[in-house]
This record gives sequence, structure tokens and C-alpha cells, in this order.
Amino acid sequence: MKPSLPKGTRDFNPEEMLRRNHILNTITGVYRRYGYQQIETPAMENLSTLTGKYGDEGDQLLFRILNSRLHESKKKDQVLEEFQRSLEQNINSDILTERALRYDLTVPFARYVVMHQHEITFPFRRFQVQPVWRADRPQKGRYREFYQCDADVIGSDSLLNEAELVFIISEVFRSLNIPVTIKLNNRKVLTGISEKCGMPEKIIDITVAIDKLDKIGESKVIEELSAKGINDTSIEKIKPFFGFSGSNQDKINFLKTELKDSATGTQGVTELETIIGLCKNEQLELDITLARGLNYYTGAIFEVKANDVEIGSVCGGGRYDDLTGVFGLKGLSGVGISFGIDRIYDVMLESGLFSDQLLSHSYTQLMFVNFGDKESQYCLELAQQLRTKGIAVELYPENAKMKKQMAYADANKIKYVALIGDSEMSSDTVTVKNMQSGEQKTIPVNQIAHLITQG
RNA sequence: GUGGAUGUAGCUCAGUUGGUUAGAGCACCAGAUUGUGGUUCUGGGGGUCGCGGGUUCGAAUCCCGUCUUUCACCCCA
Repeated sequence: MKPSLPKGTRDFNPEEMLRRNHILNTITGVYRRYGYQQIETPAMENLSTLTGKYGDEGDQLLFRILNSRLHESKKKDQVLEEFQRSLEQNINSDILTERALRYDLTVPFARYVVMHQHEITFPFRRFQVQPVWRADRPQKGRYREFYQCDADVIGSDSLLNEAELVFIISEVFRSLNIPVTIKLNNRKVLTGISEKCGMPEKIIDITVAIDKLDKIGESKVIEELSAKGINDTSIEKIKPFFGFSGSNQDKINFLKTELKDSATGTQGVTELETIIGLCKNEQLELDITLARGLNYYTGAIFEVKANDVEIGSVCGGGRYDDLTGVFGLKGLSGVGISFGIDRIYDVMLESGLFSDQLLSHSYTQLMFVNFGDKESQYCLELAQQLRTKGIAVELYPENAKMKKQMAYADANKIKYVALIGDSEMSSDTVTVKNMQSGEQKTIPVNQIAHLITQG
């Protein structure tokens, strides 16, 4: 049979893993320096945990897992009936599917917090690095399986958390040498806008439409707004927000006057002003049209774009005031961000930001050439001794031709090769070749470790 | 889910208006060199031309279907 992969999934070879881990280690290193602790959750969740949290669009994109052994079910009539219904409309029937693959890390985290609330000391800073799955149609920078690197702090309303998350974003992308713009907005401002035009119940439609402004332009957005049942007088009241440009401070002043009649809107503006004041970050840009589709955001929202590569957002997040509420724990506010390492990888590759040094040598520091049974047994013991000293060592497993063994060391970028044949064994020496310089010398066996660690 | 492009060796790609045994570079394997990799030289292996139908005396080439990858919409990391 012909081997193949499910659409939108990929293998990662050793070279790619070195680069992916470089990104990953950069992010988790920063997270740790800010006090975040790692957790993991299962790949699959109960479907009911996930549905209704991401909006209609998100629900459609969940990978559902068909229940096992349906052919042995005692309720086949019911199964058939539910299946037929599922062909007509998007329903969730436990008898067909009760589990789904996780869609993000935030909702499973909210579930985790509620289930473990008695062991957690709040405020709780956690980070999590795991794959998520979305039944989207793949395209550039969009995969059906991809990794998210989340950091969230839950149980604190303080805007210091937002500010620290901006520091984290800034530090990560500075470490990776990726020029970015950190876009910031606040859902309360969007609420204020929908209140101002007299249609607070249409906030979702309005925000989704506004979000598209930079993509499809003002006229198309207006078209979409009327299609969603927003009348012309309301649209006129939204319009001023479209075209406004200026510095962050200009935008804040503008919003302050425009939204002065909306308590929520004014609250949002104040929050934005506080966060921007705390961050003092030049990459931070207040973007009134930033909306983000995920339903659960209630306060600050972030989205990070790479300046030099067209690929969608490389990091996103925001504040959610009551995500744990649906699981029975009310009044717990959280805020978090998520890096998409697959996209960051694509950006770095396209911009040539991976240093050659990442791939210049392997973890293995020394390889023993295999000259036969007697010699390989001797080398096996020597290798064990070196490993206890923390040196990464390989012994070539076959008594193959020298040329083949050397070519292996070369292909794997192993810096040192040790040759121990009859003459070396009888004289307690080892011939060590530096594969980068080509230099070779014979030294006493007990000096190998020193040579390798000291160069 | 809607629309466009794409598919020839492990990789990057040639392949004329449809015409005989489908090519190149790189990679791989072997030898030159039985204790020495990278350079060089010589030789070699490897392709149901994505898959399935159709048109034709004849299809990698034309037509239909299907799948993959990819781009856009939608949404997002």
C-alpha cells in the first residue's frame, strides 16, 4: 500500500525538530522566567466541554470522534435516526459522538481549573504546549494539526497581567529576531460601539464585520453589516470608527469622546490606556478594528502579526471574564496568550532567520568506529564510561567499511571520531579525528574526555 | 463548505502539434582507495508519469471523475 498522511498533518524530520525545539525552548524559557508552571491535558475532551465556546464557526471546525463499536450497539434504531438527523443539521448526539479532539488549550484549561480548584493556589499562572486540531481547509500557515504554546493567568483582574503578557510577547519575538506588531484592542470598546449605534445585541455580527475591515475594505464591511440586519442609521454611527488613524494616544482620546455615553465602552478605553501606559512598548499598536472571533473574550484582546511575512497571526489572546463559569466556578477572570509555533517556524524559514549553527553539529560528540567484535566490546565499555561523564557517544553498530562509518559520522555532523584498533588497544591509546578540521592525533585513552570537552 | 491552480525518480524540474525503450541535476549505492568522511573520476539501482475511466492505431501529453498538495473566501495559531 501507498503510505500517506491525513490532510493538513505533517511529519517533522530531525532537522525540523531542532528548529522547532529552538522556538519552543525560547518561548518556554521566557514563560518560566515569568513564573508560569506547565500542565498538560488530554488530546480529547468530552464534546460537551468544547461545544458552544468558540462560536458557530468554531463548532463546525471541531474534529469529532465517532463512538466505537456502533455495530454492537443495542440502540441501532436510535443511532440510525440520530445519524440521519446529523445529515440534515449540525447536532451533537451522545449516541453518535461523545468526544472530540481539543480545538485550543484555553477551554481545556478552564475545565482543568474547575476540576482542580482545590489544589490550585490562585492566581494561577500556567503554560501548556500541546497540539490542537481544527477541521479547517489547509492553506498557507494553516494546518489541521498544529502546536499552541499558551500562557494564562487565572484568578486575577489586574491589568498588570496584560502588561506582562505584552512583555512576554515582545521578549519572545526579540529573541527570535522576528519584527512584529502587537495589536491590542478591548472587547468592551466594541461593546461600546454596538451600544452607541443602538444595537448591543448585534455585537458579535458587528465585531466580526469590523474585523474584516483591513481585508475587504469599508464598502464590503457595510454590505455585510446590512446583510446582518443592521440599519443605515446604525451603520452611520459605526462609520467614524472605521477610518480613524493616528497614534495610540490619538485613538484613546478619540474613543474617550465617542464612547463617553457608554459605561462599558469608557471602561474599555480606560483599560487600554492603562495597559499601553504600563507597557511603554513601541511595537504595541491600538487597533480599533481588531475583534477576534473567539466568543469567550470580554476584555483586552491581542493579535501579533509578523511585519515581513504575510501569514495571519503568529500569536493571539485576550481576557475572558467567566470561562470557568459554564463549568460551575463563577467569578474567576483569566487572561492569556497563545503562540503558534508552526507559523513562527514558517515566518523564520521564509525570512532566513534560522542560524546555521542550529544544525552545525549533532548532540553526539564522539563516535567510535567499529573494527570488529574484540574492538567493539572494548569501545562499548569505554563509551559507557564517557557517558557517565556527560559526553554523548555513539558506537557504530556494524563492522562496516571505514569509508561507510566515516561517511555516517560526516552525514550526522559528529565532531569527533575515535579509532581503536589493535595498535591502540595494546598501547592504551585512542586515535581521535576532528571531523571539522580533519586533524587527527593519538592520545592516551584517559585523555579522551578532556580532549572532547576542551576542544 | 465555495472557487482557482497543481501532481513526471527520494528532491528540484525538462519532456516539441498525441508517435517507438520517459530524461537531466542533486541525492542514493558500489568501485577507484581492505585504518579515514567532505573534493574528483568511473559504474549502478531507482518511475504503475497521483489514482480510475474515456477518446485514439497509439496518451505523461486530449476529455471526464477522484484524491493530494497549494492559493483565495470563511475563520484563525
